[in-house]
Amino acid sequence: MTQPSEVTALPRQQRTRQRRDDIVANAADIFAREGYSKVGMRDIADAVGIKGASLYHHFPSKEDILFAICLTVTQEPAEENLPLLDAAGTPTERLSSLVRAHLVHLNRRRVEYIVGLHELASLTPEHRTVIEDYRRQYQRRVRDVITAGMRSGEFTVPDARLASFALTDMLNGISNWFHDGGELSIEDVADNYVELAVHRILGASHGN
Amino acid sequence: MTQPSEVTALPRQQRTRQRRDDIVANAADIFAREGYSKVGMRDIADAVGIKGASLYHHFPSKEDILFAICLTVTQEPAEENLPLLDAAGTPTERLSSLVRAHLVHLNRRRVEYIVGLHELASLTPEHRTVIEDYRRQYQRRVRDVITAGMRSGEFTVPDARLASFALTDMLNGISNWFHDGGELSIEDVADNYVELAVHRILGASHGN
DNA sequence: GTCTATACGCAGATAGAC
DNA sequence: GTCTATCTGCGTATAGAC
Repeated sequence: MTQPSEVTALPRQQRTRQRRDDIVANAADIFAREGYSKVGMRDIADAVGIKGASLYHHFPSKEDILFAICLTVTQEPAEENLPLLDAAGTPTERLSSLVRAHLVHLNRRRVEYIVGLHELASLTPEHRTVIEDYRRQYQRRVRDVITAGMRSGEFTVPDARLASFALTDMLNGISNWFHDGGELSIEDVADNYVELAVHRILGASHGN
Repeated sequence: MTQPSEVTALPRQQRTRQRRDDIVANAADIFAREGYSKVGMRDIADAVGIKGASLYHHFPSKEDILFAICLTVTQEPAEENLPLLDAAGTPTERLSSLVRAHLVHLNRRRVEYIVGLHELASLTPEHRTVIEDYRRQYQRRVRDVITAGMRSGEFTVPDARLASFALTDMLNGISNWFHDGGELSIEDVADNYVELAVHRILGASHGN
């Protein structure tokens, strides 16, 4: 009882998704270089290899493309990285995992981070709220694990809230100066930043 | 032999400067809230209390207003804060002074920092180069004082360049979440960040 | 799903009087 | 130095054929 309509339905959707992803990826690239407002729909279409009007089959507006980019740097880390904070291990171990995962993701989606961190003002108020909620959630969980580490005596820091801001600002700032292909790999930077952030700022001993 | 043309010349220039500063200050405010591209010349003019066309007596273009804003968050810190690194004292003392001065300036020009850190892409290539040169200069001097502290044995850090990025990203990130009138004053945050950045990240003992 | 052709509103900028 | 009036082009978005 195979149903032809079903077996072909999935591949067809996947093809559409790929074109969608292709648009988002190309748009992120150009937005990061030129800035959202300077880039026209025709520029994005050119990069993808279609005409401007065809974009509207995939996205209702230019702003929705930007929204999709912003989601990949807020929703994705929230869903993929935050579970690491619920895993087994000490706060030191769990936060170190999060830092590493965050930097791997940031490197994989580097241009998206640049856009997502700089073009928030171009979102509609509704979309901006969604993005800011994801960011607040992430920030909150980082702060919570720092607080947990303070209670367990692993971390010694004057103010958990300030420390959580210092940490996330350090991490996200990397998108502005790191480039693949330099002396250091992203894993090198991650090693360094785990040392600076978790051990030095928070005061975790290397035994934890 | 008083010369009327001269005694009135300076006040007249000052009045013009004040109107100029007024435009820049109002523009920074609106740009920070709404985003550079969404704000029209008429919006800026409304806030100042003049008509749109009158702005062009003071600035040749909207982009030049943005450039002026970006200069206040790059040129001003470079000229006002960097001399602190040439003063007497240990690297620990000099870098601590810089951090405090930086945060006081960031608080005084908070909306300008938000704009200057997010709207770089809207500058002409020529203007962007100027701004980026100031930022590179600042970054370089921070890195140099860290290197000096490593040589003197005060600082123990794996990589001076990475540490300098971590430091400046931490500091500038504050503009995104700090608001005057909260629990902590900017001086409280400065105390906290000197501890986190200079003493913990860089490893300076409190005796230095 | 992509195309050609086009609508159309808005925002930056100018002209020239006062 | 500020005004009124206006231009002009650009860029998002739509209509409708293929």
